[in-house]
Amino acid sequence: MPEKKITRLALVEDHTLFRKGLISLIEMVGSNFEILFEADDGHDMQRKLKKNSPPDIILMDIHMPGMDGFSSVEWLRKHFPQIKILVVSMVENEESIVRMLKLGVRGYLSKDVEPKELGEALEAIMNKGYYYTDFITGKLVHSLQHDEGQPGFKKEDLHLMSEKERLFLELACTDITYNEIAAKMHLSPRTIDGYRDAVFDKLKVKSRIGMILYAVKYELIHL
Amino acid sequence: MPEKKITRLALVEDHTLFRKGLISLIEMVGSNFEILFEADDGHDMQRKLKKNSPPDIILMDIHMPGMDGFSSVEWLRKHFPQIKILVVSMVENEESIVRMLKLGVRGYLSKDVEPKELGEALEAIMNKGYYYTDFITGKLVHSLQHDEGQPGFKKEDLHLMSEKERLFLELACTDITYNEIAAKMHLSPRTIDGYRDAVFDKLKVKSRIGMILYAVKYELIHL
DNA sequence: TTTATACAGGGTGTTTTCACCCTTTTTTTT
DNA sequence: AAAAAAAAGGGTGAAAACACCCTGTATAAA
Repeated sequence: MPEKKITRLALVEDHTLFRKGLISLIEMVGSNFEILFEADDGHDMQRKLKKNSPPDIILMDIHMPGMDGFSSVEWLRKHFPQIKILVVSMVENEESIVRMLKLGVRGYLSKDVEPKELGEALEAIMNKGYYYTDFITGKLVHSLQHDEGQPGFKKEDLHLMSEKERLFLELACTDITYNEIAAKMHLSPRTIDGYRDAVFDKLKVKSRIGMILYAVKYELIHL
Repeated sequence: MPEKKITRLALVEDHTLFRKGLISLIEMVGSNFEILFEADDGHDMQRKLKKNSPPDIILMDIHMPGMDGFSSVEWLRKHFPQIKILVVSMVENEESIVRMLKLGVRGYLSKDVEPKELGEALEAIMNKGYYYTDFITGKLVHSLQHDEGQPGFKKEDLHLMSEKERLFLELACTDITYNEIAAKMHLSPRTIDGYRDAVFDKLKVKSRIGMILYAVKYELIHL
């Protein structure tokens, strides 16, 4: 095979140093890759997708200021379903992995893999269409086995929270009382009481402590 | 100047992909650098320092499993004071920066700087002995201005917490009541009450919420 | 046009948290 | 050996958190 088809890549990752490092590594592991563009977050990606022809693969981070990895993948699946997505993140909790897989990503790499594996993942995604390690498969199987009751909840629940509830949650993750939250939101303490009950219910927690721990764990709020 | 003196580097950073990317970037920005060794955390660094001649500069991450950046820098200042340390971390809170500066690091880079700045920082540290950006200086000045009372506290206070208090803190960062904590620790709720008051005092917080947020922020506990 | 759902508010009572007050015993320091 | 500090425990009362109950009004969907 004399001709070499070029795989066109894009990176969505907020940390410049890591992003540039990734690019440098990609250039090292193979010459058949071309970086179309880089983006800081989902919104930046949306802008840059318009100006360029779509890439074959997007390397996607999860935790980003602005539009995060989940929203970005969701948007991509809707508007550019042909783009294959490889998640590269240090987030390793089961919920995030499973959620990303459900959204249709083609692979999930931890930030502490060897550069070689990055190359292998990219090659596999171009040839086979996916790259799923045993680690990922294991998480998925475990999740299926422990899928108590209705499927598809956990962090998805966050999306069916209203703006007010989201704001309440943010303020609740602060060292102030509910009364002070009520004052800040220009609402009655009773209304806040209702928000609390609603969020408790949606997040399946039973105390403010539990709510905060949940929010921190799943990065619903940024400290 | 025909001869080029080689600056010998070492990296202490747990994420392989980021570490390798950094190395790749360093090789790009200048040819007068040599990577002596890489380490996953502080303990790994200690082992590898024995087997090698000491490097000129160590690039140090903060958040690492095992021995973290603070302990590593502390140890280095004691045993290898001639090694210059450049912190490369995404931790950007004032307390961490100031604490690192107090420990005597020569520079502090955020993970979202341009690769060029990494090269400039390394050059500056070799020539001038330090690389302090306006951002860092700003944080430092702000910290000095808001240094209420005695200097040298914040996370240091954690070290003067007893084992029992530490265990209490860990359990308090869980969705259980103080009474349940008392039961788990085989102590009276009153004793737990005392622990709470002591920890509140040491961490300078006034509620369980504040305590948890503090513990999460400064990674006193692991979720 | 019902039906539903999100939003805002109110009442009541229990449990938990928190801030003070205190004693006793053990360990550590001087 | 005396003094100080740490560890364990106790009591009270106020404030906050929590769990239920309830009434309206918009607005959106059937």
